[in-house]
Amino acid sequence: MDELKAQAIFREQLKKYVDFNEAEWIVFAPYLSFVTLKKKKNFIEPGTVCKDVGFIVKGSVRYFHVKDGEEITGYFSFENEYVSSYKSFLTQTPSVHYIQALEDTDLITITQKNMQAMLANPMLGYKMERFGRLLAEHYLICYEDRVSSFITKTPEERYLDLLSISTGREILQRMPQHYIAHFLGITPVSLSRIRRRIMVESK
Amino acid sequence: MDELKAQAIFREQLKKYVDFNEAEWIVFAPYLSFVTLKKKKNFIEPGTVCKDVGFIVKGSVRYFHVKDGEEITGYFSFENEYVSSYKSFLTQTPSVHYIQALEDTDLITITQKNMQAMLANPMLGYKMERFGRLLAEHYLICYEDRVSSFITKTPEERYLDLLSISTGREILQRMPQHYIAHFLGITPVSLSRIRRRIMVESK
DNA sequence: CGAAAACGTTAACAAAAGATAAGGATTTGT
DNA sequence: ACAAATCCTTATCTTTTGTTAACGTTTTCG
Repeated sequence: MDELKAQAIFREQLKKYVDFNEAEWIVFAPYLSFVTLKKKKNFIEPGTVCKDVGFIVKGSVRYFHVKDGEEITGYFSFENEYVSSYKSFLTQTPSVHYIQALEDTDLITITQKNMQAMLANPMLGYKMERFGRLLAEHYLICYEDRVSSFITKTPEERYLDLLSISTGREILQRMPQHYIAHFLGITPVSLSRIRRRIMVESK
Repeated sequence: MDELKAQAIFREQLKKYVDFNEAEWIVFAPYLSFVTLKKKKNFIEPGTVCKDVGFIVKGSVRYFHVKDGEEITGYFSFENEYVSSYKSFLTQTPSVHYIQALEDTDLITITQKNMQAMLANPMLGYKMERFGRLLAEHYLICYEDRVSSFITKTPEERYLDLLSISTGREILQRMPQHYIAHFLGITPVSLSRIRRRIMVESK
């Protein structure tokens, strides 16, 4: 994957949020960086400030904490999604988790500094405000559903939900089961038991 | 509380996000509504589309689902905070929960229709994009922490966290304990046990 | 003011989840 | 290709939570 092709893919996906005309794109593009992350390399580590928001052109990443020496995976992002330790990026305070490439991953990234520069740029400011708004709103909606599921559902129900939605099936297919367990808020052993329970009940 | 005073309070708080000059405020203000909710009245009910985002001038609200006939409280908002079934408001799809006034509550509200009109208004569009961005980012950060706590912490740890932060103590002081239990993702009985455990251990 | 409803605690039991360890299958890396 | 590491399942035991019900207290509301 070369940088120009990555930019073209990003530009196409960006249209969901804002559509730049040629003149705007020429101003916009130099603010972008092209980054390649080898498998198992970190996009961000705890204690450091997240300087970039990334768009995944190819590959995938996982978010995880380390607690009592154990890695606890909380989230995943795939192709055509954005990736950042968003709180850290927005507030420029240290991240509390890792983000790690699950496979060789190509990203288009925007630094916080460039983001601020574009917001202050008369030619781009308006559309960048809109981009930032729609991006935050998109993740807000995901999180609202996620919090809601922790409040109102059992781990078993959360697992069944995952089976029933398309993005859930993508996660189930592409991720090892112990990542999914932590994503659901339980241990791998417990998820294995839940799966057995479901198998037996529906046999 | 009269409408003008409410608007003045809202305007002051709004400065955290955007600062309107006099000319802009004169255009902006007519898009606002002033709403009074009597205690126990609903701001939104499941199955209906949330048409407004509100700013709480006075009072407080709780968010809750009904599951198996039981009310499960997932969130609270207080003075100088915003309130909306945000996913429903943004996507104009039916809400899945109630939002109910915990006491007589005064709100400044903006309808989705007026929001769109302001975003399209050349005089207000830019600042409204910014307002929407910063508001969404603010809630995104809250949600990120909340999801993270469900993934990495036990109910007991979440309760101790609540004791240690100022907004948590406000919740603990103002809310009945069974609301807090559901907010933490557990039953009221279980929270009572956790509290006893903590009392005994720290005696 | 007084009856009814709502609240918090506790108890007893059932169900589920956590912790630890073992074993077999699969994958990884050199 | 082979040794090491990772992964999933299963078993056992402990801890925690859920469920239901009872009881005394406090709050609400007509």
